[in-house]
Amino acid sequence: MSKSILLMSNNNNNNNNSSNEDELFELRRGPWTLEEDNLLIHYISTHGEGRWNALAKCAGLKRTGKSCRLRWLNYLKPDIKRGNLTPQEQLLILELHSKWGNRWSKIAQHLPGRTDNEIKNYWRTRVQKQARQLKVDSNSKKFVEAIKNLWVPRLLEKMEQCSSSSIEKKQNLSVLPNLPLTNNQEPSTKQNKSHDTNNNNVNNTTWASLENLRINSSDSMNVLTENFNSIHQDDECYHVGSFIQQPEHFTYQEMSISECEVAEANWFTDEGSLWNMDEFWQFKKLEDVNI
DNA sequence: AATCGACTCAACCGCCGGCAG
DNA sequence: GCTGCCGGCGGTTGAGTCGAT
Repeated sequence: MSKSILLMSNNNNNNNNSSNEDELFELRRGPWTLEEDNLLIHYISTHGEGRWNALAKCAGLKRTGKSCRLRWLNYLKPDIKRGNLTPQEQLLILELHSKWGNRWSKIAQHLPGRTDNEIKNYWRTRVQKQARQLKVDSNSKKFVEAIKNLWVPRLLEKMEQCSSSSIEKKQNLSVLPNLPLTNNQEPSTKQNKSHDTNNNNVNNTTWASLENLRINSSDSMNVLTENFNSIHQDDECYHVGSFIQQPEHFTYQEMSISECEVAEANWFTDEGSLWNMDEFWQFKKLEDVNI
């Protein structure tokens, strides 16, 4: 099924009688075969990666260097992680994308084993799909805020569910978590955060105060779980809090998701939306009021 | 069983910056 | 400074898959 193309050498000398094999070279395109994969793996295992054009020739692959590089980095490299993105990884992608935009390779550096291609595909197929369904531009502020206030809490909750399966459900989960301070924050600001459930000034909301935190691949998950707010549950609702960074201090914002909403929404399954339309429009209304 | 549309993701393309000659 | 090559990046495509009808 894979196709190939014939490329003419740039040296198009009609008087040259040397064999056409020297003038024409076949360059394969399309899906890689097992044999090609083996060639590439074997060559890299003995010679290392890099110098991709030379590598392609020396390995006997009728592929461009670019193609070899892509195949190796996105598929064959031993530490590539397979399978669905975990809630933690999704959360990290949302967070990092809010900071860096479509800098996929940069984002991928913070997700060990995940490739920029995979993250890019995730964004296009999952995140942008949500925006399309909501008829909102995925780059719009509205959508970004919707992600922060609807999607992220759900991922957080999923993470909590996964990590605390052995913990009693009703346990209060770090209502006011330790918030690592950045260099330019006064210790007292940590205590200034008020538990203001009515503060919906999302314009000031940051991604759970992560903006000033250094994140590296080894501790980014911890940073997220430590700083991304809090989740606790009373009889009726899940309360999802987040810290709001204002010029001088942090305040604390909390929104509630009713248990039935959580139960009803299949927000973490691949087949469903991550939030339902009602929630989005409620959120949108709330936002409009506060603008 | 056949068809169709939606979705996924591997692979390609074009552009850009760095670097050597 | 100019040119060509190469590697890296982000955007896009399209074959394959899956579920609904």
